[in-house]
Amino acid sequence: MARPSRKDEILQAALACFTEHGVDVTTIEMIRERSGASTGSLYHHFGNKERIIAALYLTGTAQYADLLQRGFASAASAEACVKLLVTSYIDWVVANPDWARFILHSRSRVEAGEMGDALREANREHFAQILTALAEYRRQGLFKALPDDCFASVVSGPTHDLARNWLAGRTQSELSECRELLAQIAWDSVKNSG
Amino acid sequence: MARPSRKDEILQAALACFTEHGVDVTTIEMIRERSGASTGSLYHHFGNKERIIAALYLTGTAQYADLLQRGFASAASAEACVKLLVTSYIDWVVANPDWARFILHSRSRVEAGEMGDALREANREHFAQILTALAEYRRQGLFKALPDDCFASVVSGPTHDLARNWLAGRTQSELSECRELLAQIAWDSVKNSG
DNA sequence: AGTTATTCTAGAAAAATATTCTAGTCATAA
DNA sequence: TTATGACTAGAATATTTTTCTAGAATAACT
Repeated sequence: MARPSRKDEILQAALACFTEHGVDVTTIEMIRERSGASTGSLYHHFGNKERIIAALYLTGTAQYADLLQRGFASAASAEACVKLLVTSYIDWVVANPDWARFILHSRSRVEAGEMGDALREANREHFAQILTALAEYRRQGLFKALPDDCFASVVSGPTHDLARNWLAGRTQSELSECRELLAQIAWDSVKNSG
Repeated sequence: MARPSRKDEILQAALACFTEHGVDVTTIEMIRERSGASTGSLYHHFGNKERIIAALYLTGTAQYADLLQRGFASAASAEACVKLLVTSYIDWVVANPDWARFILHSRSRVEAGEMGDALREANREHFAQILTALAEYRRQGLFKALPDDCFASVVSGPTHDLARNWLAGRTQSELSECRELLAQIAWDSVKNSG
């Protein structure tokens, strides 16, 4: 394991600061001190605060997208695919709570900034891939007829919502203990039982 | 209709700026100019930027809580209550998209700030009231057995998720057209059909 | 009405924060 | 070895937030 580059040290320090104090409260000076870098180094690598945020965001989402991608490769039924959308999200959030918290809270900020288009494009693609993976099952009539948007929200909404609350320390339930339960509910909500 | 107070003018201007440019990009100077107030006036009323955000947030959520409260007063069955949680949320979001967008994106910020405790307390109470309203139905076994947290997320999660996407302009579906559909799915997901 | 207290407004001054700039250091390859 | 480009340092500058002092408007009281 090579010593992390200065660039990575800065990203790590930034994530730690964001987690500890919140994105808006964190100053460049705090990141600078924690990472041990100088102002010049920091701006050399990232240009401004917004781009540090964007870099972290895109790294995190790519990481999750990969995990999901790998899962899909071995999901062999409509039910397995739907449940995978729930379980892999929960697994990722539980394994990377800091990333997850940061990402959930920074999406709009990144979308509004200069990386907005890149992000939207990545999302669009990610979403399209999922729909493609499910397209054949849909054609076979295994799912209820729902608009794409609703389908996605019905499957993932409860999980996103609970994860958000769990990350904020607002829940009594342990997120990981709701894994199977939420997966089953997701499947029941969209499977065609007519 | 009395002329709005300076304080209200400032809040209005702030919300408009936040909607138009994003919370983080908006400067005090922008709010000052748009509201026509002076720096002194602004700080006299709110003390700092954080408290402007918190004031807007709390006003918005109180508004929605009221709407829901009034609805519950005339909801006469378990099904009506559950569906109400979906429909009144959608109604409010569609009627107040700027407030909704702002609130969805600022929760963590307010929670992290000095008004955090007040907000958590308000939320806790709001949540408790809903559970109380449903307690009798639960006792009668009309709902699936689920932890409180999961129940809330299963009912509201899809709606929150779709609303969030709709507000960000990411959906094809019109939120209002999914009203009945989502209400029905919410009910189906939690009703006890065993 | 006249006086006093309080709230509100103004805008300049100060403090905090973000960003730019100049001058380097360090590794690498011609 | 020296020329090049990536990287780092930290002072200087620009922007933004916040504080402060003083005066205007409003209300409460006599």
